[in-house]
Amino acid sequence: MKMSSKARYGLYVAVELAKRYSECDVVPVCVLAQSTGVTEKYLEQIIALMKKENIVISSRGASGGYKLADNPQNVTVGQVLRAVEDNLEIVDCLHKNCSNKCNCVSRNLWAKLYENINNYLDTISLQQLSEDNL
Amino acid sequence: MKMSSKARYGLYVAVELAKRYSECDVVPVCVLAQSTGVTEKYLEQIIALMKKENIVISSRGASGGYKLADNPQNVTVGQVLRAVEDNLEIVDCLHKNCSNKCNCVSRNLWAKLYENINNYLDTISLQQLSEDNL
DNA sequence: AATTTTCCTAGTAATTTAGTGGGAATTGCG
DNA sequence: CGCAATTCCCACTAAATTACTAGGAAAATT
Repeated sequence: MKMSSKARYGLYVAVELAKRYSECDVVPVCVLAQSTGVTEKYLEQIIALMKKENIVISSRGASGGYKLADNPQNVTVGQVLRAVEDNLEIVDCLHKNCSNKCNCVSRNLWAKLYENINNYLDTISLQQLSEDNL
Repeated sequence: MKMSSKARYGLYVAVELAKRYSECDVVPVCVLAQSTGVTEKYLEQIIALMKKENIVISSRGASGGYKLADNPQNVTVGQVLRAVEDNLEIVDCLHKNCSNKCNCVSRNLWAKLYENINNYLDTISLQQLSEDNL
């Protein structure tokens, strides 16, 4: 049960954007690539996932780039991870159709665990994380 | 971040063994295979992982089989999952050497998340789970 | 017009997971 | 004793997933 690289990198980027939120201008992906050590192309894809969930906004063209859509205090780690980790969900049967959905004792466990994880992740804002204040 | 099939099957088996704990005799893998729907060969491997962690005991030879090493009340779901899910650990850098171990803001987060997950899983005994009493 | 950037989509290499298979060692039972 | 049932051990493979790489169109600034 590993976090994907998308999750790790995504969080990295989110923290970076959180730190730069007070700056007015958007941050181009090449800068983010440099500070995170991930290739631009891969980061583009990861950031696209965050954009789809309205966590970041973008502006195109020369001197374009990305920016958090909201104050770092208002964005949770959970939001970021759910956006980039396609399936943060612990087991398939939680969202897909599971053959023995009803009589599987484990199902309940996985559901609660999932809830537990998300509850925790949603208590932490990017602000807190970037200040290493957990 | 998915649970592996080993985790799912392992928990299945553990619950099955929990239900049969009051029976005096050990349960052969062929029976477990039937009630879980997993092949004997694969289950053998999974159960071996639990045995290594002293969660189950075995007796070999004809009319041999497996049995929980302790009362289902005393075995937690966390113990089982940590045994079969080779790496329940959320990210590699928690147990392997991580190049930037010290200045990675995320590391702390992963560690706490991991702690959180385990704390939760350790509150649930096989007894509870088998009675669907979460 | 040239340059810089996001955006979109397809492909591929590497890694991991999930499972198969063979057979040796052990033990109970007739 | 000999046979059958079982755990135990190890090697291999197929399938799926992940982690990228790559090319280029679209948009906006300068």
